[in-house]
Amino acid sequence: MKKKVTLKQIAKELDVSISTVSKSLRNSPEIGEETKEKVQAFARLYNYKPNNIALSLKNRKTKTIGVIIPEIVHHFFATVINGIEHYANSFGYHVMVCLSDESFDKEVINMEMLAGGSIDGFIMALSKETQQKKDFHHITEVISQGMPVVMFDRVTNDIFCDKVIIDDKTAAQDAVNFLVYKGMRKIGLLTTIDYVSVGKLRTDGYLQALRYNNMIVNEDLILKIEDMESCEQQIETYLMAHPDLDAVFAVNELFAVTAIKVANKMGKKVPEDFSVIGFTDGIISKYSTPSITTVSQDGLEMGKKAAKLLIDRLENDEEDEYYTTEVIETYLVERESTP
Amino acid sequence: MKKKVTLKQIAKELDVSISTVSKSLRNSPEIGEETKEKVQAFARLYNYKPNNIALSLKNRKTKTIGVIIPEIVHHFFATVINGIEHYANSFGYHVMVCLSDESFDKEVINMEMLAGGSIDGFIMALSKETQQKKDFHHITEVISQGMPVVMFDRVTNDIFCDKVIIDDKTAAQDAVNFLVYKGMRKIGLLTTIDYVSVGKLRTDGYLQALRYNNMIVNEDLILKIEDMESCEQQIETYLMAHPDLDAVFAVNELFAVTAIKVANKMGKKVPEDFSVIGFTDGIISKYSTPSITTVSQDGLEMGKKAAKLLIDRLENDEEDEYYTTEVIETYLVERESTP
DNA sequence: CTGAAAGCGCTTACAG
DNA sequence: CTGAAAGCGCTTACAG
Repeated sequence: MKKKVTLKQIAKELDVSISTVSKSLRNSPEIGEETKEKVQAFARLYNYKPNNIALSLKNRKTKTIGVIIPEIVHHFFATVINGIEHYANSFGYHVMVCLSDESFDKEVINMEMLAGGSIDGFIMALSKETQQKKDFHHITEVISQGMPVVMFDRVTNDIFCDKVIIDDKTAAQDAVNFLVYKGMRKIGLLTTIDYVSVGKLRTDGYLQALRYNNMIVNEDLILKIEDMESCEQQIETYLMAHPDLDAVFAVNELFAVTAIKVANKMGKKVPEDFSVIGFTDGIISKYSTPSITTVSQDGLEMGKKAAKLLIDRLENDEEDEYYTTEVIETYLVERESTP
Repeated sequence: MKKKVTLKQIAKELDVSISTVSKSLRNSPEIGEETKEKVQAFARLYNYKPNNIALSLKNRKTKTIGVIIPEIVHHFFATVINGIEHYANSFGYHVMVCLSDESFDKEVINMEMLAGGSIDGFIMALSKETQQKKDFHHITEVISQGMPVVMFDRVTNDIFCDKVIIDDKTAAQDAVNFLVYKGMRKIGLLTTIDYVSVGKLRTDGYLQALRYNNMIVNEDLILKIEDMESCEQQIETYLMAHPDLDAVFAVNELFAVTAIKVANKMGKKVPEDFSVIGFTDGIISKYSTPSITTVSQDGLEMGKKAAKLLIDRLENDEEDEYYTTEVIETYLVERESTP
């Protein structure tokens, strides 16, 4: 086992000072050609690589980004990380991933751990619990220490920082308008509990679209699903109670695919008897039979934009007090679950 | 903006030495009660947190694990990361994620970057290209520097290190045996190119099962799909060419769901006319209609085991030359795509 | 052209 | 009981 070689060892071996070795390897004009070549050859031979940790300590920057998300076994979040990783990597940054599991406490602990010098800045999506508690002290804390934070998807107005979002409300509105345009009159909504910011916004979009089209809003047609486990059960009860529904708009893939499954079970054919539109263009929508018409939500782009905002801020020392909110375009991906 | 406070600042403020502050905060018996309390109170007030980077440099360990995988927008790999992250976190370790995008060069670059002191050890699955080239110098290099590596899923016999795998061959065999048991006589195989280790093993299992059941092996019934993009096209041509096929065994979810889609298009009913078994119990198999019978592959468990092997090795200084290969149990999840 | 010194933020063996 | 010193691995302003 040949341990990693350090400047000190090279210096000793070559009988020069550490400074000389360091400068030679950075090709400083201060050092004589001959010495430089000798040192460089030796370093190459021993495969010298500077120690990142020492550099981080010296430069007071780690060139790594901390990412905190609610879960990773989730197509959208995985896609966002993919975008972050690729952008970050091309700028020499690394990515540290922490999962909050939708828990406030885990989110706080993870932030504090990472904020202890391990990273230069954060990219994050809030956990459900955090959105519910509306307690953002951990984020304010980190920002006040001068560490930039970029929020995406699940954001809050209570924090001033860069953000990357989609226009959830308009996207939902467009989806519902599309159903209306296709002749649907009775349109239901499968959504989450209100404290999930995006769920709330998508619900607002649904309501707005109905009003815009002069359709009656019937609160009974809005199903708020809290527990993912019993989602099929709840959707079944709901569809039974509203047999004359023409279509549903679901705020995520899971609700959409489950709605189709339940409809099938009840003998309704999709899209002939019943239409479904989902949200987030993931793997389920694509491979489901019938495949699902859905609102695209470009996670890759969101990840890249978030990484760009963060890195731009990190590389510009001037403290810019103006924060940006990037809105990523969405569009409807028409597939088989709508006529 | 209140910058993070350091020992030095506290020392100055309180007019004691840095050593005294450090010892007080670590509650050393060396220091007088009064001083300790004073320092601790002050530290609490200013929310002092030790700098991770400085600690890493001092202790020569970063308490972070480097994970290198081919892609992250992939249910199985995301699940493995999930397992790693949770186990690692409970032992105070962080996780750095790098993507190789199935590219040899990216895998090498990422390893070298991370090996430069950023992490204590690696958990990795080989990229396709690396498996094809059979060039593992970057891994040998890192191991010879004393940095432990744990490989999972896509491993190689050419490297001595801890490994976490499933018994791909036996699992495939079991799946095919199940089809035979259900009365299928003509069973096809949808697999990948041979250099992908797991694809090869699953192919071997398929062949073994046929032989075991005294069934004729027809090479024409084995479709090796290289390009994911044209996968539907290829499967269609294949199924057209073999209209009398009773079933196919697919080595991944994507091939399985696509086979069902194509079969449907050709007017075959699944599972009445045609059965499908997939590999990897992911989201597609679960939500597809019909849902897909599949070989489970417990990514969460694999991730946890891999993290355990790595952390055990990191925490035990004694250089253990005995490497473990953990084989995770698989089983068949029966669903709707088989009778 | 080369090297000693200071410093990034911390810990710890040792001296007083 | 407290503190100066050395050291983790590096860089760089400064002296010679």
